[in-house]
Amino acid sequence: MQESAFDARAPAESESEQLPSPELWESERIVSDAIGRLMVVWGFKRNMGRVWTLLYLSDEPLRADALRERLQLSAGAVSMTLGELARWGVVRKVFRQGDRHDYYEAESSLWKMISRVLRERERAEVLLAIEALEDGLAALERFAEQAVSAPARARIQRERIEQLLELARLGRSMLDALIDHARMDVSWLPRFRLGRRT
Amino acid sequence: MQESAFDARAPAESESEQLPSPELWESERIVSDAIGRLMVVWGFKRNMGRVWTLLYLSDEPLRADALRERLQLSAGAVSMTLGELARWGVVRKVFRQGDRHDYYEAESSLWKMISRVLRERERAEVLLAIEALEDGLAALERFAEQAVSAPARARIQRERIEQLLELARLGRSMLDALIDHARMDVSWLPRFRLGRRT
DNA sequence: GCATAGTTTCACGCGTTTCTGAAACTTGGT
DNA sequence: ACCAAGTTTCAGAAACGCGTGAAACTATGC
Repeated sequence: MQESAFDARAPAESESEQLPSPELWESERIVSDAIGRLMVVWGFKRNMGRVWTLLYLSDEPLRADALRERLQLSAGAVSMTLGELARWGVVRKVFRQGDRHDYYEAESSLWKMISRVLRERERAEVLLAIEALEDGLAALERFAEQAVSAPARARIQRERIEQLLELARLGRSMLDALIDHARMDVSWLPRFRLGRRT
Repeated sequence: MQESAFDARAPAESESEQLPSPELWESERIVSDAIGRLMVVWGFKRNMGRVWTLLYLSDEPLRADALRERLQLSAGAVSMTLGELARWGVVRKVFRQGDRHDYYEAESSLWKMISRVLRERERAEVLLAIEALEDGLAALERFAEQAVSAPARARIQRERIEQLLELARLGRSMLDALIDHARMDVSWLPRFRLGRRT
């Protein structure tokens, strides 16, 4: 379990004094770092979380430039990060007439974001796993029925792969349910629960 | 040492020929690779997934040795991996009388495993995030009320941080519900659903 | 058409993470 | 007590992912 990922940045700074630009509010620093951390746990890059957060917390679209200085990143990093965020549909480029800068704003519907990620990434993973498990099961049948090498082993193995399949399929259902509800309805929040056996 | 006997042939294809030990069934290879992949997505190491899977698919406890040769790993890697898996409580060392080897077996209740990971890792992350968000909110109040620098920015920011907090708290509830149900009841599987607004 | 400002792309380097190989350690047998 | 077989630990090597900096590209204004 790679615990790492931490790096809980203490307010105390060594001489490398990365003073985070006067325009970055304390609250923004705290929140963007927290979300950055969380993003890492979720398999994204830290800077994606930090950039998105600043945009989300801003009352107006920001220029790449502003992000660069507030987060102390290189222009390249900002550009690539924005690109990735845009590909995930969680950040949008907006134009302003009479201004040749590119501005960016965050998708402000959290549920839209989440359902998108679940749909495009988590779901794909689960589908892949299901497929692989089915393949494994097929390979087992093929192998077991001709060479009766180890019946107990084959039997247990079939059982267990089927368990895994069941779990994976449940995962798929859960994701589908979440995606579905997230899309149409944001107010089910406090009503979350699981079916209880009757 | 004791591999021979089996793979008498082996026309030797590419020299990088990672032949995966005759004792590793095709089905085992497929499934353990798939689970290994999934584990990576979940933030664990690939080999943890592969090792756990072999144990889970086995009808009897295995020795570190057997894992080493089936997965083509060094003894050190196997040992460390088993250690980590044991710390997560998903693999157990078992002893057999009159046999001085260490044997290992997988926790066979998938839900026990999952609820444990959710409880110890995911939940901790969410709690941390909630805490950070609350700190951010506090920092914002502190800052905003004395220096009335940018009222709109402060207002929006407060709103958005509160949104994030709401989401994080929902996440916590969902995790708690999952953990709770997973612990006491394995048969709610097909009954999963979300509350629908009435 | 050229100069200027802003943005994107990309090869490289750096810091991490993961694995290996070998040495140290344990345990049971003789 | 010593040996043999197995296991764990650890320093270093390889692999990997990420961000930088500079060059290429684009668009605007003169």
